[in-house]
Amino acid sequence: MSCQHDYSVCDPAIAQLADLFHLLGDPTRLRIVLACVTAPIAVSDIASSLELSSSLVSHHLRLLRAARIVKSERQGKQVFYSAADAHISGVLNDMLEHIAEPSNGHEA
Amino acid sequence: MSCQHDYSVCDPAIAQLADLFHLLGDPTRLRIVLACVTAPIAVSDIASSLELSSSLVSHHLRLLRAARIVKSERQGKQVFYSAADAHISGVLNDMLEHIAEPSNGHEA
DNA sequence: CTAACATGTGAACACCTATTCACTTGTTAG
DNA sequence: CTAACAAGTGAATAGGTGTTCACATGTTAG
Repeated sequence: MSCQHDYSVCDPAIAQLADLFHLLGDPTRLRIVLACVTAPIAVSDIASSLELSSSLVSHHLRLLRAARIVKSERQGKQVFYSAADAHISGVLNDMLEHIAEPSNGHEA
Repeated sequence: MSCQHDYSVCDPAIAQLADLFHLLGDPTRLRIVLACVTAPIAVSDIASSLELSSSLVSHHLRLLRAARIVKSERQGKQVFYSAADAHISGVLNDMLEHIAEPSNGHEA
């Protein structure tokens, strides 16, 4: 049940939507998401792979997990993070296509 | 040619990707985009519809147009803005689905 | 030309946030 | 138990940014 019609999203939904985009809007955080979207990966592996401090990665991961963009799973000392669901990778792909096609004329 | 594999996007692409998400990450700007995505709409109509100042709408519209999220078309005194391409609405839809489904287990 | 309207723009301010540092919590091994 | 490693957290700071205000630009009508 949407509020009125397709894109007339109600205010709380807009706030939530904006929050999700906002989280993906930081380059460092986006890199972390991209590192998680392929396969589950530990915090320390993200940090070393992206050349970031573990502290910084944890801070971002907390926000991403709170917004349910990523999910966590403990295995011994390490905690593995992965993309929460398929919508995330879908959004990422659509945006990459948008970048790839500067000015196309095959809409409709 | 991507840099390595699917989600190992090269750095300039990440910056561009993050920039797009960042623009959608502000609630006011997101509302403006949503107002444009349905049909072309004039700046003053966006402003009155969303109860914002024309100045503020113009500021946001400039950023959105620079990132090619929206495109502009002049008609007399007014300038009509609309979504740049189908990828934008696609991203919006995917994110809305992500919000709609809190915790689904039907992936793969 | 001038007047009125629509849009664009620059500067300033208040607010937010990404990052770092120091530290704590939790887990495994001995 | 302690030691070592992985992850999480709180505070503080530097930089970024959304908003407003005043003004400039552009367009149409007379």
